Amino acid sequence: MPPSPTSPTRTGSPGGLHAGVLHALGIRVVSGELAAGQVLTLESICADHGVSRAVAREVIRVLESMGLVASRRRVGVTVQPREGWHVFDPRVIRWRLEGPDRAEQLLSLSELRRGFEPVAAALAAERATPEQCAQMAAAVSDMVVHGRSGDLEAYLGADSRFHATLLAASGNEMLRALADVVTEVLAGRTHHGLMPADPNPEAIALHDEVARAVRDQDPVRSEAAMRRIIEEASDAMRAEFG
Amino acid sequence: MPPSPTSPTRTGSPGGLHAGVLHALGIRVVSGELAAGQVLTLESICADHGVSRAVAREVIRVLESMGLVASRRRVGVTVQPREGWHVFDPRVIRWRLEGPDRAEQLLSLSELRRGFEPVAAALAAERATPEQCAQMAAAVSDMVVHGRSGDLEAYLGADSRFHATLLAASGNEMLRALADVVTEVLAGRTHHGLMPADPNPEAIALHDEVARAVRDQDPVRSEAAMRRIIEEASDAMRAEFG
DNA sequence: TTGCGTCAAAAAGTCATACTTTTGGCGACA
DNA sequence: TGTCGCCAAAAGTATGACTTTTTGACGCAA
Repeated sequence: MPPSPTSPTRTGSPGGLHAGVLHALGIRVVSGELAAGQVLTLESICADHGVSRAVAREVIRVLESMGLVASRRRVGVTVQPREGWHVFDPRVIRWRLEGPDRAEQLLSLSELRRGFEPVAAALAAERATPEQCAQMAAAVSDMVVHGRSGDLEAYLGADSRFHATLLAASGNEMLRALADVVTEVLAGRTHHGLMPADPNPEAIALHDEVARAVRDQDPVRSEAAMRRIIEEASDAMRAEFG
Repeated sequence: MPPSPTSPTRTGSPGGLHAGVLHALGIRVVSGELAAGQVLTLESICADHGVSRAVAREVIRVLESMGLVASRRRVGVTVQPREGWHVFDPRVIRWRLEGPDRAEQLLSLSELRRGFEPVAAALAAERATPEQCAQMAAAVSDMVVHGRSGDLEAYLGADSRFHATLLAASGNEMLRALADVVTEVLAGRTHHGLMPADPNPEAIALHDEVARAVRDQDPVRSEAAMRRIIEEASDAMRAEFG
């Protein structure tokens, strides 16, 4: 055991010391608690978290690779302004969703979604495998069932599964990688009471339309239907936050 | 000086040992030279690159944070399959563009672009500042001039500036972060001889249309014009690679 | 007073080493 | 043949010594 851990940042963190310190510092940066321009030293990080310099260095290197901080000799570790952040890094996204700009982050993601989901729908219509078509049909079916029973969590699960499958079916690995993002947006919406207790039947019908258009290999129809899904969701979110 | 550097991976790398080893290993993973499932040990990395264990560990931690490798006790460092890669990480994108899936990466990025650039154009029409409008107009002007003179590099610069400004004008930080990606796609197209020696006047006219629509705060028009820009570029690229 | 050169200290970068912890594999025993 | 336990391999962590870069301060000169 380290001499005297002072047990400062024992955030549980069952992933080793590294993961714990990384999370703690990452949160502090993206939340703005550590403002841009502020400088830390490795020594202070060691002291604050009760870890050795080696661990602190590894953490800083990872944070640096996300654009959150920059390390310079004789100066220390400087917190970077937002413009330098790698805003597509899954961890940065998650940390921001945990922090105070949760709303802003969700808005950004929604706008983004408006761009890539229709494209994914069009591509999926050209490339989806029969299995993927079946999965999407099943997801729509689940949406209908859970929408009727009023089980919002289950509905959310089915919705997420639908979009994740569609993105994977696009055959574009970058689009597929955005599945987590969409899941977050959907979850954020549900857990903020934006979902009517009785999910909009029209939304479900549109999902069904997308699934059928993909099955029929009709890119134009699937893209149009997806666009309408997004518009509807976007309007709801803007009404809440914007 | 280290005892006997064996001068193995002296790739120049004027950013410290860390940067050099990171680049070398990153390239080897994304290029497929190190196949998924293959395991390395820290010791072997130290030996291969003539660095200490501390440096090797920091590199692995960063690679791990990109999803390229995973480190487990008693096993070593395992190269991860593509599905786990953080494909939006700027370095991963750059490394892939340097490697053998350059073509595939460019195709992925083009498809993505078809999604987000029209959205950015629409948002920009609602949010662009007068300065940004002016910058876009200037970029279009440069495109005309350099297109006429046949200076492809300068044309490329102006084109990139146009799109970067537009993305920034969208007011969405995630869209803005995609500017580098667009620049890469444009550069890839130019440096692969896809550009006609005399740039398509119609393309320039469309850029002008976007700039004017943004200035007039007309989202529908700017989005439509941008969509046509992408379609044209996309067709050219598909003809070359697809 | 200003401007430039030098110097010392601060902090990261690097290395070496010792120790701890986890875990996969192998061998012994039932 | 199957299971249990031990061992060793490899990462995780800690510590300390040394190197290198950079900056801020001091002093000297114009």
